[in-house]
Amino acid sequence: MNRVPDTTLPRERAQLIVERLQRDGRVVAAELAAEFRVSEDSIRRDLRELAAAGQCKRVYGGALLAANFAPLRQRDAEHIARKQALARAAVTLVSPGQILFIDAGSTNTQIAMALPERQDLTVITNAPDVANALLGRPGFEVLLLGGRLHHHIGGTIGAQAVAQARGIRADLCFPGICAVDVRSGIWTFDDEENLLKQAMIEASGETVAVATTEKLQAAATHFTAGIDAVTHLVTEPNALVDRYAKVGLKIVLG
Amino acid sequence: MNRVPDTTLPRERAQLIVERLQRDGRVVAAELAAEFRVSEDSIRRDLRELAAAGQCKRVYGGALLAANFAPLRQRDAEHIARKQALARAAVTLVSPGQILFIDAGSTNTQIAMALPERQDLTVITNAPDVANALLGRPGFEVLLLGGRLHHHIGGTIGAQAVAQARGIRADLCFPGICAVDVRSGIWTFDDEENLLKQAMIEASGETVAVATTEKLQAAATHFTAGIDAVTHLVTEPNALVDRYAKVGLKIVLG
DNA sequence: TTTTACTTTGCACGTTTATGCACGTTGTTT
DNA sequence: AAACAACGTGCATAAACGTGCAAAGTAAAA
Repeated sequence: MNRVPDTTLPRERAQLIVERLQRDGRVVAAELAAEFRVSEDSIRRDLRELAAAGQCKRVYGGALLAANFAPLRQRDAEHIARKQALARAAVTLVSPGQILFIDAGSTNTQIAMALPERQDLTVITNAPDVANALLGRPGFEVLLLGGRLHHHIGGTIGAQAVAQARGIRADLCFPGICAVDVRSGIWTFDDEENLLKQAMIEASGETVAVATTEKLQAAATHFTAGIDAVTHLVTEPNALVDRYAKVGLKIVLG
Repeated sequence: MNRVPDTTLPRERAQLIVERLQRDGRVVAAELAAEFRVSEDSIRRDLRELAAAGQCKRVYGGALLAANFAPLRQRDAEHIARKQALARAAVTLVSPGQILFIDAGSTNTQIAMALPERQDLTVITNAPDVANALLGRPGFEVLLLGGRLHHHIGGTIGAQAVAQARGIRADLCFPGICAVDVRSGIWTFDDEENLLKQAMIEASGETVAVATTEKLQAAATHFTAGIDAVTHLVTEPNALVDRYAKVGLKIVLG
């Protein structure tokens, strides 16, 4: 659990609440009161202000992250924790000064949040969510891929974005993973999304597949890249990873 | 904890406060007063000066690290109610089916939030915040302008974004307003930001200036557009708008 | 050295902000 | 319906704040 200064300034407290909100997607008034050592009344006042500012949505017992600020679909709190664990593992593959492609997707948004500050990283992304996660944090250069924003995907796709991506050389690529198979590789659902992922992967030295267990045996409609194009697999401890290790992938468990 | 000399020069003290600020992200007035052995009044004076110089943000009880490192997020929380009122007034100018340029800025994010759903609107923006405000809401087509993301502005700027904007025709433009003057028109602080605003305005049929009262008599460094390029002015009821009406602007009060 | 102009400081006073508590209301659970 | 937790509001208190002012300190001019 994060340390809290013994004397917390009122406005500082509000700021910390926002951070927790962005991290967990939810806050409980009673917990915050205990943590900051103030009455629940004060916490409620803070939440009221934040809600008025559109930063959160008040609910009975606490508050939830506002839909406008919420990364894609943060519905399931349990999945969030799993994705955060994967993200923490994934960012260990990143070295200072590197150039990264980060595709749209809720897992990748968590990766962006988990990236270390002040390491001179350059992030190229098609997702406003990822951009927002890095906005204002020190030590990041962010490049946004332009184009039509696809609602379901949560990022831009299309010729514009693909052309822009082709003009870049990156060290690492984190494509959003719909499905992975040991033999056939990475698959995607949407055609245009697929083209952008392919461009990203081709423009990168190494490709990291970050996938929860259920993505590992899943299937999708469009072929994105062969398994030989993937250099690392980041997944959960309970996954069957031996077969992936055998075909040359470096395994990282979150 | 760092030792402090028994006699500290005033300017030296300010410097040390900045260092603590950069290290901890926050300072408490009472702590500083004890440490430097001066009254809290003096500390407050220091903090006032530092805040005026943009080095920190004053809060009740002390100060927090300047908006340089946490730019848009904090500005978002300021004057929210006023900006929301302006936004509600601004969106009355929008008709179904229109194509809109929405520039980066905390007021414009509120405008995006206030836009009516299911009206087949197309929004072109350089701000991830604006994109996020519209993501997932029905009846919006969103186009993101690609390029390097500028932290302080909260949106992309540069040749990439300008070129993309030039290839579009829009009905309405909401440029982020730094300063407006009755005779000389719209002014902006950053050079590259300015170029993008100009491209947006030129690519639009009508231009709407949305500005709080204090922006109306303010000044900035770069000339963006003459007052004749502005078709509407959305501002607050207590503003002196007669002179703007006289030069042909349609006035909307929030 | 003395004089003068300027800066820095602490204090008094009135104002604003933050907080906790009491009390009545609303929402949730059983 | 009853029981309970969370909520909003009004209120009193204390801390922090801004301002004006006079004293103390400092630096350059006389």
